[in-house]
Amino acid sequence: MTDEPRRRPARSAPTIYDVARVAGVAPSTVSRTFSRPGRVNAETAERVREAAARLGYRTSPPARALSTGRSSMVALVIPDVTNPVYFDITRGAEDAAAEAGYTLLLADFRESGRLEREAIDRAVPAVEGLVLGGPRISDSALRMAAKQRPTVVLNRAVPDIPSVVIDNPRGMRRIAEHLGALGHATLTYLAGPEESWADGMRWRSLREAALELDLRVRRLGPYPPTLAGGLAAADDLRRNPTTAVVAYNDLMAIGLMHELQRLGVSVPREVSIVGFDNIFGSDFCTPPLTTVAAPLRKLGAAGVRRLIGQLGGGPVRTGRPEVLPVQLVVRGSTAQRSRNRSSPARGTTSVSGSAAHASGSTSAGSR
Amino acid sequence: MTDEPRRRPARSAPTIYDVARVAGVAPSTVSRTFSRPGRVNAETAERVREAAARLGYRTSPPARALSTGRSSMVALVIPDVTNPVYFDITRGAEDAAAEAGYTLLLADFRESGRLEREAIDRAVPAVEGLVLGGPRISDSALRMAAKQRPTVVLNRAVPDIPSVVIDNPRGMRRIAEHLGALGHATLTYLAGPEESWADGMRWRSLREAALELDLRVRRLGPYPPTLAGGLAAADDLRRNPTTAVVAYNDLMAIGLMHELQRLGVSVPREVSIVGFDNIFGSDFCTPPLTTVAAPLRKLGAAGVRRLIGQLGGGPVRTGRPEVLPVQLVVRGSTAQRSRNRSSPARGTTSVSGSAAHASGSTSAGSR
DNA sequence: TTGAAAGCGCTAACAG
DNA sequence: CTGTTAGCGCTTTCAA
Repeated sequence: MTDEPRRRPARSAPTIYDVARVAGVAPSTVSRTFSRPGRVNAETAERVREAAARLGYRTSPPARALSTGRSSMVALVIPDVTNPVYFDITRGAEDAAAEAGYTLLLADFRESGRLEREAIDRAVPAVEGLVLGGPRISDSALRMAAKQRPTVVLNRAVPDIPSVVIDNPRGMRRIAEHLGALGHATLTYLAGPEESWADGMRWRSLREAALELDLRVRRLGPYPPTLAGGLAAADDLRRNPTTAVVAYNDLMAIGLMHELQRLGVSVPREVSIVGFDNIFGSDFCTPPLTTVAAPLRKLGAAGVRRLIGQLGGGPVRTGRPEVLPVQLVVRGSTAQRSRNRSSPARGTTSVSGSAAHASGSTSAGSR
Repeated sequence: MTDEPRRRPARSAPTIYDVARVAGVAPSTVSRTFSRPGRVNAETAERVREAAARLGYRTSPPARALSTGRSSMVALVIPDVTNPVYFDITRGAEDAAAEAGYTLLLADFRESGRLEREAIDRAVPAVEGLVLGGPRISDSALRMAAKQRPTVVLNRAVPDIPSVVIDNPRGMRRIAEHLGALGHATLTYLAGPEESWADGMRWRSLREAALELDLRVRRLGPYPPTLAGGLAAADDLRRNPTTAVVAYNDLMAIGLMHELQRLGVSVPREVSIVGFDNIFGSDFCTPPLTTVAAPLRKLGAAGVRRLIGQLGGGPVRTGRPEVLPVQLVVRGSTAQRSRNRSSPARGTTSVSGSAAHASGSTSAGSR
């Protein structure tokens, strides 16, 4: 009949002291048994372990953290959990963290710099280090964070802070080569958000590659890096037609592709479209999207591994960023440039492309 | 020239004591200022806050957790971060947690029951409560977990454990009505994994709805709940043709749709296909998928809110699960049943459907 | 190899 | 309203 508001869970979990009592040893011995086995007699350890098992003892992370200063947690701070680009990054980070015995704290800041700063602030005291995947805040704000806790940045090169990026230049180079080989002489780049480091990088890389390959490039945008962004670009594009479009990312590419088709423009017959990232869905949109496969999972994993390496006293390689290789995936959204470049004869059903589907089907169901 | 291995971060963070000294008050006053403002003189509080700000004081979560038993963290345990169904659930959970001042611990168990149990075990001591989204473990294993920490289950009704589910029966009912209205007399259900509570629920609901509506139903499977699963189902389906297929989820529906089309079967002309969940991508596959929109974001949020409510001493409503409403989204993958039911005349270009596209375009770019 | 004792930073009771 | 005093559960010296 006790109806007092129980503040702590009814029967609080067994502690090191309970185990010690049952095993007939000192608490410190129990502690040692778990934190540094080898420093304790084998038989004693066995007794302790038994007692612990019988009582269902679990070491308390906060207590350990308080006493050692190590919480065994790292935070992953990303712009948007629902953005497919970050799915795989999250997964990779999770994998790497679990593998190293760390727990992952997830913070999502909804593309807002203010929220990002808040998220970092809240995470900092709770974790040993941070992985910032796609930060939207300034370099100096980043450095502030990095001063508080070991930090690794993804998708962006920041001087003085360890970072991991994908090989944007090579990706763009491959795209330019591919499009060039298909006979496209002018490439239109659909720009993503201006605060995005990757956008600047991709645009510059494309321009350079085009220069070397003797192609012309043009830039439209910026647009939001979403389906809607691509959709919005369709209009601008119709006013300034091209035969080849390189979008900042897959989301935009897919949005554009669908809007163009809705407007009666055939892809890839009239316009070839290339994306970037190889996100979920890029293989089953119609036509399947030619894109650059970024090793997103590896990116997340590399970030966390690097961070945990530092925590363990490893080197803090703050020089040039670690670069992960990319790969061009040719699917159905790109094709040989057609003769009649602008204002193409709509309704003409000269379906040339079997190639359009040949490669697309292979990846279907790969997930 | 000190090269001793620094164990703690060089200059350890300021504590409550530092603030107390600077502000000229007792440590407990500092504590009170932050944990229960109002119980402290306004001016004193101001002095404390100033001192804290000047020193850059941050309260230490582990210390607080140790002393209060409350870590302000909840865990979200899901089968697969890279499964689109869980993106939105995760986002919703994140939102709700942040809103309540809680931090979200993310654990992903890669569809493995063993890993799920491990993930739970690791999370339990660190958090105040658990949200299990789509558990694969047995009811009894679930109850074990729930005994250790307040637990809320998503996507599954478990007796004695608070749970939140979506309205599967209504969803299936809507699908049956829709398909029935289009003239389909027999519906084929593509089953998902047998361990999935939702699969059983959906199949039963479809059967009941069909019964009431005087339609016939048939069940094929089980298949993996993935693109590949749907792809695999295509073969079986060709051996036993129907005009209408209801898949366990969108992923399977999309996989099936694409494989069917690759095999030369026209969707929706020859076969109508319906999915479930309304995941990212279901609006831009071809044709856009008719599906049941599950309020995934709300589901995640509801789970966390409910959990946090309990933590705060709220009621533990363990009776019947909280049910979230669903909505049928009609897009291009379903159409009027064509006259020539089986072995349809391929190559015939009697495109009937303008309806097939009318609704599909509206949702394009909605993300 | 083990035990005893002193904290980690914070909160919560109890006096004043 | 504020100061004092015990701990929370664990790790870590320091002796034994």
